[in-house]
Amino acid sequence: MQEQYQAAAVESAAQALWSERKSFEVKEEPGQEKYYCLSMFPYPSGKLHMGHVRNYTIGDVISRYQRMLGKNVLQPMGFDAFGLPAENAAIANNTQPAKWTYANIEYMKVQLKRLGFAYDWSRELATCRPEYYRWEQLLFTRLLKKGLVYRKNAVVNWDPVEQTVLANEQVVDGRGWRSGALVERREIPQWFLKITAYAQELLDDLDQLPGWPEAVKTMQRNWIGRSEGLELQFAVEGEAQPLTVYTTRPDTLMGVTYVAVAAEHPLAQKAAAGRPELAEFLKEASRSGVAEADMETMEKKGMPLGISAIHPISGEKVPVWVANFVLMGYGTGAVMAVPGHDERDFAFAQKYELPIRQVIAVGDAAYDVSRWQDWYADKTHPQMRVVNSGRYDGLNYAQAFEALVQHFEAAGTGSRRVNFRLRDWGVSRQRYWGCPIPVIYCAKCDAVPVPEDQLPVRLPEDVAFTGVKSPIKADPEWRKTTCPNCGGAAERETDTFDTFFESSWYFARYTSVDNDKAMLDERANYWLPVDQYIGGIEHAILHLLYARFFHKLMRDEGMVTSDEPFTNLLTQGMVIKETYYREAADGKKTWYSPTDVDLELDAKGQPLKAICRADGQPVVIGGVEKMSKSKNNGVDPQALVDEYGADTARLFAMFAAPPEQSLEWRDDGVEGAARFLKRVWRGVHQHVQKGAAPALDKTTLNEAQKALRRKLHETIAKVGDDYGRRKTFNTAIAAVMELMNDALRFDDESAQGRAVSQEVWQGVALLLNPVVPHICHELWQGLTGRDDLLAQRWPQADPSALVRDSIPMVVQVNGKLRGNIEVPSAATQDEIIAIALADENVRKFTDGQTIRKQVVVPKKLVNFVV
RNA sequence: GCCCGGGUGGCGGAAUCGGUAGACGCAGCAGACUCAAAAUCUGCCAUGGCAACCCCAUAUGAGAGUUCGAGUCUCUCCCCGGGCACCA
Repeated sequence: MQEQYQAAAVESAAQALWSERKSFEVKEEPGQEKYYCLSMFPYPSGKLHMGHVRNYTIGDVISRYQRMLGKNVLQPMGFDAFGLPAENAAIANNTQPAKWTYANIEYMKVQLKRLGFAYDWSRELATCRPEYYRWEQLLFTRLLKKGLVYRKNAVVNWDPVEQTVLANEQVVDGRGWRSGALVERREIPQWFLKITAYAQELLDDLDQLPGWPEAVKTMQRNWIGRSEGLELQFAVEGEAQPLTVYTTRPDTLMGVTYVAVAAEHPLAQKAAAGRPELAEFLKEASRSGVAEADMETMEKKGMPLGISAIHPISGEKVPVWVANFVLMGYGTGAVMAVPGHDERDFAFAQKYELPIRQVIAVGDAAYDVSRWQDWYADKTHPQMRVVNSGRYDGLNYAQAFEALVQHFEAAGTGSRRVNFRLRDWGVSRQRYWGCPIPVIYCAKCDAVPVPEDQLPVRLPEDVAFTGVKSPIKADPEWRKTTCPNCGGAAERETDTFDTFFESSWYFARYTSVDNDKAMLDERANYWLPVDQYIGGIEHAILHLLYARFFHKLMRDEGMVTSDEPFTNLLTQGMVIKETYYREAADGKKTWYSPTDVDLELDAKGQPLKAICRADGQPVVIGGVEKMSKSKNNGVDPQALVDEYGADTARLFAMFAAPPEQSLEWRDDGVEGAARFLKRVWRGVHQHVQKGAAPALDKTTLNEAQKALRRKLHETIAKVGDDYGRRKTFNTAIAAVMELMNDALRFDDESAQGRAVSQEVWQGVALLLNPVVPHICHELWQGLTGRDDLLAQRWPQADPSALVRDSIPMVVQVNGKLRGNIEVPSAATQDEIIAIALADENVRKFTDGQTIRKQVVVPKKLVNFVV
């Protein structure tokens, strides 16, 4: 063992050994408990960023810990390789998306290996390879035949200058990012996956996921957005067809004073004929409805259509309006408006002076037509009752709901209905760098799925890429084919899949990655579901919902037997860092990298001033924000690894904050992590220098030796709990630091002192192994002469080491701390009280007082109430 | 607006089931080693009172409550972060 800790040498030696022994390649072991640990795979953007380092270190710590528990651990890695950035980079660098992507994958793989993650690289996959995407093409064609895929028109952003479809992020302030032309909205046919068919199951099964953060489940529930209501018909004067509306508040039906339809609703379109001002309004409303969805709180606008609907119960005439807040895509595109008890309808009615009618009451609270009050919409209040509604008067929400549902179902003009906010998933993208949608269009046979024996439909990689038009759209030859049905001339679909498609099932493919006959095989059911999934919270809704959906699709295709893909989910926090900037006269900010800024500190270490090193002038100290290119506050992991080594980077990423919180990256914190590893190294080195330690004899230990052993075994128990149950790696590391501080202070050259030291340092190597595996490998070798740390099991806390002769307790008087005492472990309650009362400081507060109550919490404290 | 998180020293954070608030680390201060610096080691380090130790008081965003005892539970309010945002 070297005297000095040389991270680079230690790490390359350990990695070479792991690689040579294929230490992390695993296969199915039917008798052994499996553990599948998965980190979200990266997009190959060029190089790793700190978020990756954090994400993958968390996964690696969990994997290595589970392995030490004796489980058969699978930890794979791959690349989410299709996507728009490759197209942009190809244009910028005058290359091809495929070339750029493959080069990035190679570089990032080197980086991942340098960090020492225990991946089974034999299972590596990249989603842009036909061996991968052919299977999702196959699944798609099967779903098409099953009726879970359909085609309908949907709106896209159209750049009239470049004659191409733009992705949302390519539209800047309503203009094409390159042409600067005003973007138009076009309706074109696109493919949809019927995720709504699984809406109820996707909602219900969230209850089967106790290992998911509550926040993520709540977000998914809100996204799915289930509501129960009544769909009912209003007859319309002069129209043969009744108008169907959906409401979740049938109890307020008698309060309807108008109905409102979406601009795209046929009734509105029909009424606009010959009325230019109405037609103009409809155009305006449907445009802003989607394009400027992000414009905050759009003004509520509407126009009367000049026709009346008949209230289905009172027979009263109510006007039909078109309103810009009614969405064609939800419910029936028409609503019954109850301004008395819906805040939005209330505002609309006030604006257009429509009647407002009270039909529910809460106790004897006074209803005021001029001002909205929260109880107007409160359906759950215990005193809520229906009023002014004829025979429904006096009912509460649930009773009125049932009564009206029954009325309409009996009359045949309405029915109970469940609606979801969740929309079907539009998977067509008019981009090149994606998986071709396996469909052939034939003039006679319409859209025909590509037959299974003709898959995959390969995306050509060696193409001229200008960015204006997708190469497969530009090339008429690629498109040409024959119809699998009739054999006539036909054309291929040139759209590609949304890249969420690939990431929705990669977790399953890792289990069967070498199978070229099937998407998945029986190995999938050995490994799945994933025991622990780790990734960013930004994927809480879409990626995780689509992956859950795909898992159910694969289940219904007979490929997997489980219902859910991820048993436990850990969402790691952002990596953040301080920012520095200067503001120009026009308000434009220039951001300075923290590496180019020097800080002046006051006596307490508070920053006073920040100076840009280049010009010696001050810069403004900004907030601590997520690392990003735009804020220029990123730290390159590669530079960090080059300077300190992988173990230091891993240690700091795990120590600075618990995994779910944001982590502030500080260079001096990294120094601290490096310092800790050096101290561990030195401690072990000095111990090893003295030669082999004798065997431990537990029966002859003195107090100091017993105390250090107790600390070791307490730490073993705590660290195991922190890694396994709590996943608080920061506190696990802090506990080992405490143990090491004790070990360095323990100065005992006796035979048994040496034996205890040996046990402690071996323990430190085992406990730190999941976090800093390279240095631990070397320490283990130094301590034991063996290179088999990876084969070691997690140590067991020795109960005999935890036994104490006496226990420290605290004494409180009236809940305030007044003394510390040591009591024999066998002491009775009365003896403990006697010792406590004898304490000098305690007596200052009890003498001359009457003790009214004594509380004794075993092994913790005594409290006297005087 | 609605739904989730969160607010603890100069800083990151700890306190796991209601039981010693501030573990561990960073920064800072003092000392040792050194010609010197770096590195390393030792000590101090919430605020106020005391020369100092002991000790005392105060302190977990603010205010109230429950309790022998509250950072932790309940209520009201303030602030910060995130998500959804016309879903009838």
